[in-house]
Amino acid sequence: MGRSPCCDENGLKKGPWTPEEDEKLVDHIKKHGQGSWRALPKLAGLNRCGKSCRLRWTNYLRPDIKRGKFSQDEEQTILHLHSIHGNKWSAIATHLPGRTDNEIKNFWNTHLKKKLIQMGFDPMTHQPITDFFASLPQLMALANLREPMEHHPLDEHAMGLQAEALQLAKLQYLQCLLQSAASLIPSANSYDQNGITDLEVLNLLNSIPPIKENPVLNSSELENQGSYHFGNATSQPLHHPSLLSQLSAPQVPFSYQPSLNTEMGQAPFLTTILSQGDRNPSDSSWVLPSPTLAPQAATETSISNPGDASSITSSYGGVTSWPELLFEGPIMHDIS
DNA sequence: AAACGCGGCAACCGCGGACGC
DNA sequence: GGCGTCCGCGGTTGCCGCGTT
Repeated sequence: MGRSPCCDENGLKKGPWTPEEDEKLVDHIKKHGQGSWRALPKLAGLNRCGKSCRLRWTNYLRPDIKRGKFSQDEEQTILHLHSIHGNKWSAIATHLPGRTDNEIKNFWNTHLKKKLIQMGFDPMTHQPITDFFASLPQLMALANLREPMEHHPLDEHAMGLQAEALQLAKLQYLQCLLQSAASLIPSANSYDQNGITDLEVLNLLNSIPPIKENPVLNSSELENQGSYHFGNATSQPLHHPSLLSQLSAPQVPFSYQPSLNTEMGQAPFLTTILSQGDRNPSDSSWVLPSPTLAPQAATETSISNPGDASSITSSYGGVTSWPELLFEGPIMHDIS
């Protein structure tokens, strides 16, 4: 169980690799192949530890590495596999030819994790963040400030903040409603199994006027109005004017297909996303689409060996055990 | 033009499993 | 079975470039 002391040895170079070092490493591996990383540096004439050589080769110099931005397909694949494997980057990387675990890990940490959080999903569980009610008192307290604190009249700034907070509270409530509805097996056209109807959601949506840029507000003022915690794992400060888009919307059109989390033993959850196409172009009111079972969503999934992604089998067209709603496109994106 | 902040990414660190003796 | 070594993985760090002030 002893640990390799390789990188602690004195005199070994650390830090960025030079082109000369890269060349030596590539030449050596071309001639002798991979393996025996501990012995490789001396044989290749490198003043590096074997571990550093291995990392450099596997993460950067390997000829089959695909560089450049991740495609939408790759993004979807990572999301899907992460919901199955969690942070098992090497396992995810095996499904993405040319991509290294390190690259995928970085992409996740810098892009996808944020995107999921913005959409209201917990990036670890891929479940909707549901502690909306924990933050509701703060939101409503701010939104319902009818009497000014310390008997000072509300100035323009405060009024703007109040209106903003009210809209935010409504939107979070809406999201909560939609997620609650999504946790039920849907009837054909309504969410009424939880006492929530299409009409209720629609009325709520239409009570929210389209937001224009409000010059009296800035992000620091909003952030200083108390901490809005949206989710239990990560708090997201609100940034006006992109506040609304941060609630649920990805920054780019984005369709997220949730999947079984076999390691957690959880059922798939439902995703409800509205698109700009769901707004009435004439008056910007929201037209709630009827829940539909998307072909991909009408999938019956079975797992013969929990924890093993390859044991997951799906079929289409039958009665699904886990019906899912799938609306495509961003919600309330670019409303200004 | 300089200073500053932030995001992205390459590289490092430390742990644990696999394997051989 | 115990110990040592090697390797691979995931988390973290720190540098660098770019945008903003």
